Amino acid sequence: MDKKALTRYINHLVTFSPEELETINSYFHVKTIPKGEYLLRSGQICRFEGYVVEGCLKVYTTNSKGEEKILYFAGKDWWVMEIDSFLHQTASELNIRALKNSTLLTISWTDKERLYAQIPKVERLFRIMSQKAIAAWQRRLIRNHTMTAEERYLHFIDTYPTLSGQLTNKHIASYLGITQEFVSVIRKRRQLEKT
Amino acid sequence: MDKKALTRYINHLVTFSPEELETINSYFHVKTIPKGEYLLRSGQICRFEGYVVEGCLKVYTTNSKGEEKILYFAGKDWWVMEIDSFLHQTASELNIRALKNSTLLTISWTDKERLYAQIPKVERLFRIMSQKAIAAWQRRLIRNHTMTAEERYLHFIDTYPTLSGQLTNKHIASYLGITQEFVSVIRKRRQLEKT
DNA sequence: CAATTTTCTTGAACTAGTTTAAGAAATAAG
DNA sequence: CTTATTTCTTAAACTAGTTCAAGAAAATTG
Repeated sequence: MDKKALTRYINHLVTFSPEELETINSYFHVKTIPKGEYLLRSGQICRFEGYVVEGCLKVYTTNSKGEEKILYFAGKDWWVMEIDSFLHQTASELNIRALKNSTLLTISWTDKERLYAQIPKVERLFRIMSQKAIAAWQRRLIRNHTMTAEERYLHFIDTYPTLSGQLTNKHIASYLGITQEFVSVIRKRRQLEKT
Repeated sequence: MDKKALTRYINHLVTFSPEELETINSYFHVKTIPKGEYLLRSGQICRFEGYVVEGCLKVYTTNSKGEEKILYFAGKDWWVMEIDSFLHQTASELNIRALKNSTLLTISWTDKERLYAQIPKVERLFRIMSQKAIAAWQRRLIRNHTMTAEERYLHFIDTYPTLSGQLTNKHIASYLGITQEFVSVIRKRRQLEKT
């Protein structure tokens, strides 16, 4: 298992020396997780942060009726964790589960603190990553407040064609905050418009 | 104008020496902004990041019909900026406007880069702040997908009693992604339930 | 404090999206 | 390949929240 994708990802945001990259890589461990298995269950403490090399996972809440609401999908080159639980090392509110056989590069909370201490520039890396993430979450919230369900559906499949091709409509519906049935209606509507 | 609140805020997250705090403070400049005035208009580049000492501002989008959708309020001890525009120094999609006479401590983009270079531990500070912010945006998104308008309204006024007391129902409605009229219905409903 | 503007409330008509149900299609499992 | 399970589609009934309109209350302005 090579860590080229991770190295490329990191070096794209902050420039590190080959030695530094080597050190960073050494803290990450390969973890494979078969389709359907949990990476984290609500109630557990999220002790790792993971970079997705291959596969796809869902991060979601479950309500009292057992219905899932998907917060986000982590496909290739995404980071996955329960950030609140990881940051404070407290019980997770969310579940993380593999939608396909997946390969991650994970770093534990303690190792990450060590890495920050050893190479302070890693703070910069994660500061930049986090600020980009904030901007993305804000844009998503704005889309939820300004676009109809149909517009959000089209935006999603247009923006993430590869990812959305691997997902069921049920998953996409859950992510968009609408019902599976309504996704069917939208798809039907689109199909008729094309004629 | 003293910078005690900012110092307290910063030192609560990451410990700095008095000299470091002095240096950090020296990069921030006082800016007062009267009620109703813009701090930033969409299309402009967000060249500063601000810490709210006193007052309240709204960060919002405007659609083609001139309707506002409020992304967030920045009250006392909040940070305010258009993060995407600030980060990449590109045109802002959002507007920022004072809801009351406000006092900010602002730092320019260039000074912030200087500060990161001069005191690398500041990267850690903003890394931690940003990660907490991600968790907060995620929780807000989950609330939007799992709670009714009434539940979100009650959650908001319970969670931010001081802030919400300073806002009009119209503002709260815009923030929650519902109509002003429906807020009235919710309030009426609550009032009847109390009897 | 009088005039003007904005916000708040109320109600009736409406609609985007949900719920329920049931059959068809696709996937997964033995 | 057959059976079981999950997903997808369709349609009808429903509802949470919107839209429109108009008057009352509150806040702002001169």
